[in-house]
Amino acid sequence: MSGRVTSTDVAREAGLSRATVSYVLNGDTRQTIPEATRQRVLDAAERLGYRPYGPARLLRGARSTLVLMLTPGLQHATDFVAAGIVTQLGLALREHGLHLVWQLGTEDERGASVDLAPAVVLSSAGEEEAAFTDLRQQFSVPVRPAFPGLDGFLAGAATAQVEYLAGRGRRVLAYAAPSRPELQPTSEIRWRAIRSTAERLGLPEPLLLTVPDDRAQAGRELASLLDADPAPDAVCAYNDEVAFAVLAAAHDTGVPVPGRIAVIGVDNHPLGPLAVPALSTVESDVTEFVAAFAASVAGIARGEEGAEVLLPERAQVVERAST
Amino acid sequence: MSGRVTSTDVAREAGLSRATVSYVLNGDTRQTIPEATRQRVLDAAERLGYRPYGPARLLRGARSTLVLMLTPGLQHATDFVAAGIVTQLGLALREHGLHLVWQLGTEDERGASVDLAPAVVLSSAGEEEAAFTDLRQQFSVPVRPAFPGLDGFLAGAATAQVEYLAGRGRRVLAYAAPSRPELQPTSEIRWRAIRSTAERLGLPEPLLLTVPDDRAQAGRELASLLDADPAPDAVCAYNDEVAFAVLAAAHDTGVPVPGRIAVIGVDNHPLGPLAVPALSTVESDVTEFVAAFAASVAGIARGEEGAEVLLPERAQVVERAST
DNA sequence: ACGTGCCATTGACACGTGCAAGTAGACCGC
DNA sequence: GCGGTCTACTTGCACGTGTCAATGGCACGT
Repeated sequence: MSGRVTSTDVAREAGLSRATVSYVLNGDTRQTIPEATRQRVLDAAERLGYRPYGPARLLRGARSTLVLMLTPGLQHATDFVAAGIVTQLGLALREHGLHLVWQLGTEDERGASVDLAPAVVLSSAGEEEAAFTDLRQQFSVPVRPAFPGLDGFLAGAATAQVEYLAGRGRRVLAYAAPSRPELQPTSEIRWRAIRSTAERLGLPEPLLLTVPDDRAQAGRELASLLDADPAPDAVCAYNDEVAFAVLAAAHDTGVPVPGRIAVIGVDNHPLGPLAVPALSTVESDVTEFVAAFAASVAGIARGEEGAEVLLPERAQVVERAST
Repeated sequence: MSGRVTSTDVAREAGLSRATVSYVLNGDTRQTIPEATRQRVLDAAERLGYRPYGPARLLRGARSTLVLMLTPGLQHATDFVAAGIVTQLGLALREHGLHLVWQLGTEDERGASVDLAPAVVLSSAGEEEAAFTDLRQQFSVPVRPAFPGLDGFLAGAATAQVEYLAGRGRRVLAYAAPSRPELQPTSEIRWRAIRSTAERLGLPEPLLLTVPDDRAQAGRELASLLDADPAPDAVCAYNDEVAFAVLAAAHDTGVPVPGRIAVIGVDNHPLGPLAVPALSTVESDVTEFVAAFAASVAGIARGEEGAEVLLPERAQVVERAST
């Protein structure tokens, strides 16, 4: 490379050795450096616009400040809850002097990680043990799940939905599942939590409604669901997007909400308050988790074991007009 | 570090020199290597699980494959259109052997970039010239705008809204602006485009409606807007989220859509089809842009100048029930 | 027998950094 | 006057990699 300013340049400019420059710039307390010399170095560095070259630093053995987050199958634009968590985590990690880097991961994570040399890798693929160990040996760097305790997190929201609806006197529940196949695994978790909570509370077996993408079709399916005996009086949706579809179907077919059925979603989507009627939902406070998780990751980056931190299972209901 | 497998280890394992190992692993065509030796190296590397150490490579002068995207003020969860573009760009760059890394940027971009040593930096702060040159000297790496031609892109959508509504016979337009202060600059661009297009088409001066967060309040403001003389018969919203707010306000106050006013948004939000009534919107096809931009960035990463590529100005209307 | 050309392989350097170990001079106590 | 301590530096190594230039062996033509 042509134009890189190195610490040798700074040393020459200041009329000192490279070691002295390094000591000053890194604030080494074990050395005694007179203020005059210190200023000479600082001035020279400033004048030349010196920036230490990361790769050389790492090569020398410095610990990387990078945390690499890999979320295969999760597009940035898609899951705004995950995106929110990642955003918050990035801020929290910065407090610990770490830098979160979110890579759009498909299969070829190797390439980036070679250049990145991160201190820690957080992978959402880590849930399945096979892919997990595969990653471990690919990186020779600590690999941890990106969303620890995700199953409990997902189930907790569904549990909160059912408990809330039961508390409001609803008895016959339906679960509105998404049709997209890639969501099937997480939907399955919600569905199980809804059934077991219903059973625990002594409610009849919940019904299942897979909501198609087509709006008119969704209306027909909702109508036929309401013909069941006993007819459902409440719908727990997989998330707020599915809940929007249910609300649209109800509106189109003239089903009063919450008069005939109550509808509740999950995630507290920003558009929820603007639905017709305004959508009740369920939300988990992740600020505590994010702070603890960031601290744990920082520990791992320093070579420690890192406490196990899990996403919250408890979820709060945000009550609006649809229930 | 203790456990790192280096090419020296591989060489020892294979009973060859490090140079030979390097030639084999990098597929250097200028060397003649007998198949037997080649296999010996490959086997040894495989057996030891060798992965080249990126920082050392970079130090030696290799070009980084990383493209760093900095979007201060843009949270991952917030702007799903930008997120979609970034997602697509990441995929496209991979075709060129580059890896896009999206950093949640606030002010402290330095830290990460030191560790990252990217080949190119794409910054959305680049629009203002001051911050731009500041970044340039911070990185000593090519810095380019993350969303080139953004102003034209934003204005184009607004122009398409007005042209479409005029074509459908609407004459008195209102612009629904967001209330969030950080959106004011971009909103201003849309607003200007709407007024100038209306003027060009011979429509009366459009009205301005700043949509408050509170739903009831929004209803009142819409009602009073409709009292104007001449009364508006169409609303161009800043984006689909604002359009949702307008639809909610119209529904709450009993204003028929599209009977009395037509409503059109921007962005083709995934929930748009589920609005009441389904939301018409405007969408720009960015696939062509993304492909060209990725190629340009790849050129810059190779040290070339890089062709100037701009976001599309043309936008297509997605017609639904609200117009 | 000997230069010539080819093949397979290797020794050595450079990249920029952090830091351990060394050194030259000044000052001090006896 | 001499060993010892302190200050203010510098010399030099190591990190892991890619690659130039050199080397030694072998076959071939004369």
